[in-house]
Amino acid sequence: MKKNPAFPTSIEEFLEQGEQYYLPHLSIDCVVFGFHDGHLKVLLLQLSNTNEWCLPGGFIQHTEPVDDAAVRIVFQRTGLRNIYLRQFYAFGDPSRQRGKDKLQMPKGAKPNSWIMKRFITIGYWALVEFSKAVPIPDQFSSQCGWVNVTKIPRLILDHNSILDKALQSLRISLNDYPVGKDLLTEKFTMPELQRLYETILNKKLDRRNFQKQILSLEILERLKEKKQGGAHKSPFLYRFDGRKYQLALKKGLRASFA
Amino acid sequence: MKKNPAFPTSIEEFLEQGEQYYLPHLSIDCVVFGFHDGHLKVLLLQLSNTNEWCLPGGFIQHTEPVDDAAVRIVFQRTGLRNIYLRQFYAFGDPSRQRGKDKLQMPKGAKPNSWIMKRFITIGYWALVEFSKAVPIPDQFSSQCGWVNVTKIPRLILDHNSILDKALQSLRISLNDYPVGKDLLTEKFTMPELQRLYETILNKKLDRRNFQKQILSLEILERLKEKKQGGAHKSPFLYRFDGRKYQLALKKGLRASFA
DNA sequence: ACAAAAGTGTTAACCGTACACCCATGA
DNA sequence: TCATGGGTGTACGGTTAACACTTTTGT
Repeated sequence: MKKNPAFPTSIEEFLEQGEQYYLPHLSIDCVVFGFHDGHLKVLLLQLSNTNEWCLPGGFIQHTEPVDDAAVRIVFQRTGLRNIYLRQFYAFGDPSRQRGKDKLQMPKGAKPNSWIMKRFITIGYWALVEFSKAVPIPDQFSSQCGWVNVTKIPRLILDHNSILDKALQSLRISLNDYPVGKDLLTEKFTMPELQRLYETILNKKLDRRNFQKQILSLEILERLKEKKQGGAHKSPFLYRFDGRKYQLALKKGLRASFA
Repeated sequence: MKKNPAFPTSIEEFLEQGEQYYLPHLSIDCVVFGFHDGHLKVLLLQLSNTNEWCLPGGFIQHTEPVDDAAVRIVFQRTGLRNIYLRQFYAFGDPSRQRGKDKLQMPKGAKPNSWIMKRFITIGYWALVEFSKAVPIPDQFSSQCGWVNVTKIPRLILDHNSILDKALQSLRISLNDYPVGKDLLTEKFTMPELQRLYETILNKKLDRRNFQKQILSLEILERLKEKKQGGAHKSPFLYRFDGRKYQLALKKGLRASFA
């Protein structure tokens, strides 16, 4: 066995020697959600060799906790740390294999290379603040960017179903996790928060009832300032109250969006 | 590489050559729930060499869907097929490794044998009809039997937390899956069903409200017969109405137990 | 006859939903 | 001044939670 640095130093070494660094047959795929301009978006990569789209993903180092691997992967694609991540499902069909999807790795990954084998992938979704994220392609991709969840193209392998399942999981999570803190800027208006929930749930909500539901969680702080500049009446700005927020999370909150 | 039959033919071959048959670093652990005598129980194994307790588990064959592997594992430990199974979480801490828990495989598994490596395990819970299950130890265990969930001993590795998380997941699932069909005998009384829910939720429920909630799902059929023999007033027998049951599951039912 | 368990119905509290009015702002 | 969006409050209806009485059965 050859010398074993912490990370592969080239694509070639990665393809040839990946098993030295990573657990074989195992990957992580991340559905990174962002919210911008009234739309829910996810981070997608476009592969350099085939122009196909896929979810950002990666592998698990031999002594690395799986959760840490997910954190690392999101960091590598967005430059962001301290991200809210949730594991939602492990996908284990034997057809999850690059060869079966007519996918080839670039520049001659050997057909029996570790990366062409069957992979079981653990799905995580992540919430990031759109404006702070800097999408960075990985070594196999020509671009990394935000795509509106309503306009997802065909993705490789079973990545479309992974994305679907992530979205389902996110919807359910609205009831025990107030996603606004992670997806919006520090200060935001009630209509903005509502729009966020509406795009996640893909349905219209009543303005007044929404406000009551959210405020009843008692995790928001209304600021004196109002949002200036928009047409029409200026909405108040809100911010999550750090202390109350942590307390509520610890106690476990329960909303009922559906 | 040697000849590759479908399964290892001995414990020795299993320990030495397991990677020929199974995906390395990956396992499945199953929390098999049963209900008997008014108590919620889980299937546990006692290891022959150390007398420690653990959850029934197993490995994934190279071309086997993960879900199928879980089905196979439950079948091997209970003799039952067509079991309701749900994947609930993947546990991926690097300390999940037999060496780190002072665990040795019997009869000289080599320290660097595949089975001593780090494992990521995918957790499933299963619901089985207690009276039909025939607990069968695996090749490493001296016994396989039912243990009351309130009396779980210390288990190997992180199996205690796996069990906890399975129970949490089961509780949440009460709201979209009527577990009674799988856990009770074909005919059962309303008090029995209530007791089942109470032990899962670990709280008392109101008799009358419980009955209303359950009946409002419209998946039960009340039989003319009553349960004879008990002291006190004879309760009616119920049975799940196969057609209505399937329909309700397809439409997606929604209760609110908590 | 009595205790214990089971069947059934009623009421009050709460919550989700629907809805109306007023106000601020830029065009 | 008008259209649009935002802030606020109320009333209805359905669901959940609390609760009481009667019936059956074995002792």
